Amino acid sequence: MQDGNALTIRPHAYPDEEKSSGSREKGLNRVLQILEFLHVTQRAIGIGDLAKGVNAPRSTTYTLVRSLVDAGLLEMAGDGNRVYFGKKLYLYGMDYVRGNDLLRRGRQEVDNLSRETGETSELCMLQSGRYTIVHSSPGTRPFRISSATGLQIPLPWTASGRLLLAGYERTDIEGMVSEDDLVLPDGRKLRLDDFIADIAVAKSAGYCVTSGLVDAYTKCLAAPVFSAPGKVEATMCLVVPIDTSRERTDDLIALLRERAARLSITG
Amino acid sequence: MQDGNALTIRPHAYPDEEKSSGSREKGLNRVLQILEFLHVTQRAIGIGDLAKGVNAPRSTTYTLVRSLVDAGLLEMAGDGNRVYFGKKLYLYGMDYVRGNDLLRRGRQEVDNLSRETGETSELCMLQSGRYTIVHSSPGTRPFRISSATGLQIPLPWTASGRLLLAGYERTDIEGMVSEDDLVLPDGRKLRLDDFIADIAVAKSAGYCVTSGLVDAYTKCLAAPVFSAPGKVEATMCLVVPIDTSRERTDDLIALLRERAARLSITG
DNA sequence: CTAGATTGTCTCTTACAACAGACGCGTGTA
DNA sequence: TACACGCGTCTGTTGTAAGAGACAATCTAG
Repeated sequence: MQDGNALTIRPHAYPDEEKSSGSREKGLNRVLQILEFLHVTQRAIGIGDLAKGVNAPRSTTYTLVRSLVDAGLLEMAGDGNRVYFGKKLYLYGMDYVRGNDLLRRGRQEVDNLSRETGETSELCMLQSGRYTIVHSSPGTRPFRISSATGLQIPLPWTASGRLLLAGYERTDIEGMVSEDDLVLPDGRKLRLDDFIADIAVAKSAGYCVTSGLVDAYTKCLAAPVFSAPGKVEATMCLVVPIDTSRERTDDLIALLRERAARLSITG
Repeated sequence: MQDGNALTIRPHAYPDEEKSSGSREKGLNRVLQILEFLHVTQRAIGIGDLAKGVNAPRSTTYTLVRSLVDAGLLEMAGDGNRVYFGKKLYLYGMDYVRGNDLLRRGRQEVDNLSRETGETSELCMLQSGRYTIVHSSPGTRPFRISSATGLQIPLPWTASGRLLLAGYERTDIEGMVSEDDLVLPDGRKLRLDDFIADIAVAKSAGYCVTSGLVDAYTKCLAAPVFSAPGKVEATMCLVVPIDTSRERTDDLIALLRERAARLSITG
């Protein structure tokens, strides 16, 4: 575990909740933490470590993991005493895709877009108040920008974040954005008011571009996907080198907006 | 709900367990039943109906659903008071795919195969003792054979089932196959001994063909995917019209076996 | 309008699940 | 050999979550 000691789960990441691991935790919550922990570790893990990771008693963890393995939500990994996600979760995930037109078509469009442009393309959504990359397609550049699907990134770091929050009130936004979220990876601190202003601009422009926010070498182009007039359900975005020419950037934005509009439910 | 009244969940489908809905059920089990119920219904459902469906108290169901929705495993469906699978399950499912070479490559191969042959192609696995279609690709025939991903079908009804059980002892097989499973859709009853004999034949042949088992119009060609020498981890199969010529069938089997072998880990 | 069904919330009780901790086992290492 | 460590299982105890049921609000029908 080279990177793995700071991986403590904050159960819901909402500002109000406290507990995290008060003495006697409900089994279901423990399970939710286990799943989330596996999601961030992205690899099979021993049950003992898992117990440590979610800060749960060993005995409890064994019991829960057994249940989950029996149910097929988790599977014992090849070498024997490690667990990871199981087939059942895959099947449920496919059910979700099947029942969700937007996601199904969005994945398609993202794949098309990255194939046509050669750039990394992503479909992003709000996931319980956090920005989430729901699907991404790598593009053909030699140095592909790594951004794992399901990764959760602070909203203010992204162009998509500015679009996704378009419909929300200031108070809602304050609830979703912590102080930490306003600190960019390079250490710069964003002012909340500036961020909210960005959101308004992005909303009226119908797209958003950010340069060098997440890292110094890329800029991020995003366009909104609407589920109803005014309601931003998702965004499509392109991650391009920061020195992409003005002209090409404009072309890409136009293309992106067209595709995002095609995805939108113009009810 | 045209088809939906016999949808009572048998929690694990193992022959030994009894309970199902003894007085005070553990919350986690209820959750597992809820997920499974949603999986078989394949649509959003009201919480009241959900409680009925899994035979759980209404109050409990409300509490659990709330937890699951907060966690993102479930989502309230568009119209307001229905629930279905949520984004989190999709993300976990993608994690599973990412961590599972066989599945990732298998999906690819299946898609290729159905594109090349025009026939419906599937990747199948054992899922806690039951036959499961893990991925399927429709093919180009006018009347596509419907077979939802994640569908669980009795092992004896399928060619894949005969291959998947290749490594198992008679007692194991008896544990996985109920009396009901031996009754084919058309009413014919298979003898367990015949089924076990089929398995042995399939094992030594390295492929399996069944005609008119699930329905009268198709035959099913299957080839094993090995995770270790002798250990069948999955099968690839093709569902073709029952009147497919002997010659073409042989060609398809050869192709299928080649692709399945390519998937196998020849450790 | 009333009668019945359904939905979402709340309260109180008690059966039981989460937990602490002990146990035996295999493994490494000093 | 002895010691330390991690694994997996199995107890007994007790805090608490599952459940029964009451409640108001909202539909639907007749």
